[in-house]
Amino acid sequence: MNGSDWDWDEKLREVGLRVTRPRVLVLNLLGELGGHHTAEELNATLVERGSSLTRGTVYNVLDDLVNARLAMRADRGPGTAIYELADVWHHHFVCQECAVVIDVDCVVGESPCLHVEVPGAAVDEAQIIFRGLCADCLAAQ
Amino acid sequence: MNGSDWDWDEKLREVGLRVTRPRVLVLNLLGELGGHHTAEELNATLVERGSSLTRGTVYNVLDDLVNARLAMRADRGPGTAIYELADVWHHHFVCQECAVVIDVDCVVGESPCLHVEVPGAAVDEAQIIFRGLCADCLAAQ
DNA sequence: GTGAGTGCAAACGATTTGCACGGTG
DNA sequence: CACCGTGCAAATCGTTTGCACTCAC
Repeated sequence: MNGSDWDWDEKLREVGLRVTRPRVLVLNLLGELGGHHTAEELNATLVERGSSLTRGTVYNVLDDLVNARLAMRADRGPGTAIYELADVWHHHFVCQECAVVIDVDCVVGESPCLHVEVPGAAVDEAQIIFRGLCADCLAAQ
Repeated sequence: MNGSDWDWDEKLREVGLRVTRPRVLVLNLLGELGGHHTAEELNATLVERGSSLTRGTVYNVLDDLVNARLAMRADRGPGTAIYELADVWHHHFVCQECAVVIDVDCVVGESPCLHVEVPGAAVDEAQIIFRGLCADCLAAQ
């Protein structure tokens, strides 16, 4: 899949967001890179490529995208959220030793993939973080 | 359950940590309050009660306890980790509107309560965060 | 034209760190 | 008595915010 050619313009309009350069840049980058990335990584990559955006804008854009459900945010510890496109949603395994993040397919395949009863509340998402030791760290023990 | 009277001294030694005042204070407080709390809340409560500790120490202690598996940390968003005793571990429902956190019993009841295959890795914990709207925010819509 | 979104820089707040002192084992 | 852990304060770092300007609609 070549994420760069995706029709983000239409998707943005669909959710009521204006089509702007930073938003399309971030979406294209997420699609191109695949997987999960920190705001800082995305910003750095875009700046490297000569796109002039600022950290603040990247955070704004990511926030908008998450609110619009075009992207998802996962928190993997203090101060390091990772973002990815909503259409490649899955869960994460985080190594307790080296903090590497490995994608894990949704256990059930539905969204939310787990069903719970929270009296009176509407549950519409389940985010799962698995922790343990990755293969490398296990070998290094 | 009266958490204040728990035998934390022994538990601490069991996991190879020295028995110190801040550690026992934090453990007792977690046991007494029950549920989940931020490092800041714990620190504030302890200071209010006249125990002289500092923010830094509370963070250190919580880190040690989490590493020793006496406590668990859950990340519910940028910059606000919550902590609770390991023996009352469960999952969390976070309201997307008001950010209230509601405890959710483990869906399956084992630890890890979900089993996944991560090639070569050892998965030993599954942390689940459910998101949606809590009863109050749902009613306020 | 109008308001949403950007760019920039400064503010913020949670968490971490360095170092000297004190208590535990 | 050796070291781990504390206390204190300052540094760090991800993230948020205020404001003037620009562009999408």
